[in-house]
Amino acid sequence: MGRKPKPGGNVKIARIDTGGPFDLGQVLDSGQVFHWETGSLDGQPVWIGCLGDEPVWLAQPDPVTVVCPAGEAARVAHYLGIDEPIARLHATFPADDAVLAEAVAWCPGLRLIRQPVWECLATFITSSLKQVAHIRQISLTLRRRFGVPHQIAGQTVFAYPTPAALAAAGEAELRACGLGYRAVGLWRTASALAAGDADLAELDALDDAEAREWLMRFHGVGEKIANCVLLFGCGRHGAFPIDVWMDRILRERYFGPRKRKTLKPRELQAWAEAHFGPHAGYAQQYLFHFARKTF
DNA sequence: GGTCAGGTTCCGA
DNA sequence: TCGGAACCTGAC
Repeated sequence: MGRKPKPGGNVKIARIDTGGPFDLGQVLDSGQVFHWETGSLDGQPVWIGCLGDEPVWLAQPDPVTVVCPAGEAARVAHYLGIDEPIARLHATFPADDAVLAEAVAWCPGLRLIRQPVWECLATFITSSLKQVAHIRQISLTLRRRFGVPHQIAGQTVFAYPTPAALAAAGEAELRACGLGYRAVGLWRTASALAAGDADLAELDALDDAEAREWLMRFHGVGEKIANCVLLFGCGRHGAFPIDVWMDRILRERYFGPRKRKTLKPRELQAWAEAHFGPHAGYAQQYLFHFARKTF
């Protein structure tokens, strides 16, 4: 399948021109996905994980190149948002916003990942009131116990478990993976999808507000998690998740001492969506990453 | 050992 | 409609 080993046993690779600043390590560690692991291939450091159900390795040999297994370039570029018209997105940001400009300049190689909707929904259900390290641990545990194993670069990686697999596991089994009270939401959501009571494809026909409401029917999915799914899983750039980090940086950097104390969450949400524009979610990612790494 | 973490739900006013 | 408590668990 076009993956002929070269003399010496080297794997055939594809090179992707990122067309501008790109930072693979930051993209994979910016709180969007939680399962990529480091490894090595032919002595070179690589990231190893799954794009949906397919195992891949990724590496960045220089600032404007990403390499991956031959034949995977298109899928990888799509997943990593490399094919996004990034300059055009930036052009929609508010021109006089020095805070956002600072955040973009701090990490210009950041991108929004396009991840599978189910994987995104399930992962963020397990993220509530958890630190990133723990979300990661839960995600890997679920994959190892209920996901399909794949071999890549001499390591075993696991696809995210299907709704049917998690439904069959039962709530008690999920709880045993360290999920705590989040097990209820994950299990009920997986069960509903596995039974056909709901279908994530229904999201396609809905506008942003309707899609948000649709997602919030699931137990354990509130406004913040619904917005994460819309942004990271559905590519809806208008969605603007406000978590504690975003709440912190928005209040501190955009409002005076009095206003920042009295502003209600709903008002902050509405202000952010209007202020940052049609690609507010993209702006959110720069600000979030900036806040998390520098506060 | 206490506190806190990328939220949501439930309950009472 | 709104504020506050409760919720599992692991890391510092």
